[in-house]
Amino acid sequence: MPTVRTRFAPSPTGYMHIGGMRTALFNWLWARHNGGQFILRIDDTDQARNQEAALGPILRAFRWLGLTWDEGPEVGGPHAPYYQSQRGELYKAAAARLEADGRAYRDYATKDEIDADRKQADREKRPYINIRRSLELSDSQKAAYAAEGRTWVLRFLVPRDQKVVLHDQIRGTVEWDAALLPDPVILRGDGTPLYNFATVIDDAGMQITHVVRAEEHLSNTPVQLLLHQALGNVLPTYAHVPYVAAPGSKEKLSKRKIEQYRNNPQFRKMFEKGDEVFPQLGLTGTTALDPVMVEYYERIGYLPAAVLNALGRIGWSLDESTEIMSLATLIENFTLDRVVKAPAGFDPDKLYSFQGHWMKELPLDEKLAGCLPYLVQAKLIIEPVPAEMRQFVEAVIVALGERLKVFSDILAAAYFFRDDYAVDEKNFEKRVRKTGVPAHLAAFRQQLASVDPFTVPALEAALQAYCEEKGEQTGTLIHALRLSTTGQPVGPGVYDCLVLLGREKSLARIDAALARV
RNA sequence: GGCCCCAUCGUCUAACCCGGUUAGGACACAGGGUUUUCAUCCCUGCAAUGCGGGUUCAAAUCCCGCUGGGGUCACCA
Repeated sequence: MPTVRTRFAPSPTGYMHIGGMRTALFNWLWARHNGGQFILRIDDTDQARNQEAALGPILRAFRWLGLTWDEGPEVGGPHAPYYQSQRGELYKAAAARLEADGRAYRDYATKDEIDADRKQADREKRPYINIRRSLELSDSQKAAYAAEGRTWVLRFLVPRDQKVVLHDQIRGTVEWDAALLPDPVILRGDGTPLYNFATVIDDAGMQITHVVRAEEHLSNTPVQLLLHQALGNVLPTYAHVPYVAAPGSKEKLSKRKIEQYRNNPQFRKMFEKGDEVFPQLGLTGTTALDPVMVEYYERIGYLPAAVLNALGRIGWSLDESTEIMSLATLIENFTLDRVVKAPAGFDPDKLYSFQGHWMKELPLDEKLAGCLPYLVQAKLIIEPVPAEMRQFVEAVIVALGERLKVFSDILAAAYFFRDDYAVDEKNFEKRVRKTGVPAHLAAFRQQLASVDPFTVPALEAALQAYCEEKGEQTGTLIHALRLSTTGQPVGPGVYDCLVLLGREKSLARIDAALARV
């Protein structure tokens, strides 16, 4: 058995699609599971755009998730270059070989001609295939075309007398009638290759053993199989995984439909989180992040472990009950035969639940390291962060406990870092501006001034003693205290809040709250 | 429309290959308990084999048809 080699071949689009990431993960997992290699190859046969900028976010996503590539951009490898735009000679040579063998032909047909043929086929309700008029051309006609500078494309001559059979690792045996396949263009008028052709050359040249890709490529497969056959290549094993669908649907998750997704009930919360967080980070306008992009989750403060776990469970399962899986568990157990055939909807709720789990597992120092950049970027603290501030942030994180689901949740505790924090007016009305409450608050405030030490147990004892003496519910004061010192109806334990704020600031905030009653 | 793929709770899935389970788990949702907030945690509940034939003692499971959903039909990838 040769070493397993898989590849992921993104086109530099300027962002990494979450569905594409899942496909990449499956490739990566299969390679790692077998101790093989994972290759990153850039499909930029069509690009005239700024490649560096468009590729950056894609590599960033792989790095963020920790999916290393053995060969590809930046790391090179024995089959370099890994950019299709730099492999032109290889394609031209292969194309020339096909042409010499009579397996490809120069097609002089114009766009209009082909369009007309297509319409005609449509009218006659028969499938369109090329009429191949160029094959009939005499040498003098060809010479005449050449003289007038007429361009041609190179088409693969589909052998129409056979059936193409694919033994797909996931879908089983799929069969096509080659007689129904149009002759694909393999070289454009300018001599550059098309995806379908370049892929075949590269998969063979880079000795890819397993082509694991999304099922939308299934219909490209017969042509690729024929091309491999014509070139005398050893066939790779194919595995077409289902595409990732929009939440709650069977439709392919697509960036073009992003505006529709805002109204998707399962997606809505994810959009809202971004709307809430990104402005605070100064990430607006041109950055245009959305939940189809991997970067969206990174920026909100999701953990790679959570995203990986969620992606690994879309269309794949380990057994009848395992849900929580680390990357190591995924590597150990991943096999293609357990990939589900039906498309699966991306489930933001489930991702959030995985996130809760992995965040809970994260050591405190890593939580701190994850949260600090958010506070800095939101200008709640300044860099370099002094040691005392780091300690303070750490204490806030401890107080937040499992309320901190994603790193950006630290921003909800902004009131620990600034005095002009937002006040929830509705709850202030309900918990503070209420008969009898201001008086109790004022009275307890006096006790607060002398509670010593200013610690959670001491504060709790003081409050309980006060309430017992006055015959008041502790909840009354707890809520009033929380609203007046943090402005929020929810948050860490109120004694934790007071201690974190410190005596001085607590008293000042209570005074301010009393003043605005 | 042609070609191709797919079909179990609202969602992600297990069981299907090698027919016999009270059709299991998780998320979400609902209710209860703990925490005088919220989050966590614990318990309980809700909830599925698209339809029709066939094979068989027995079908989610095998076969056929239908219906439904989806993908793809470029000098895009």
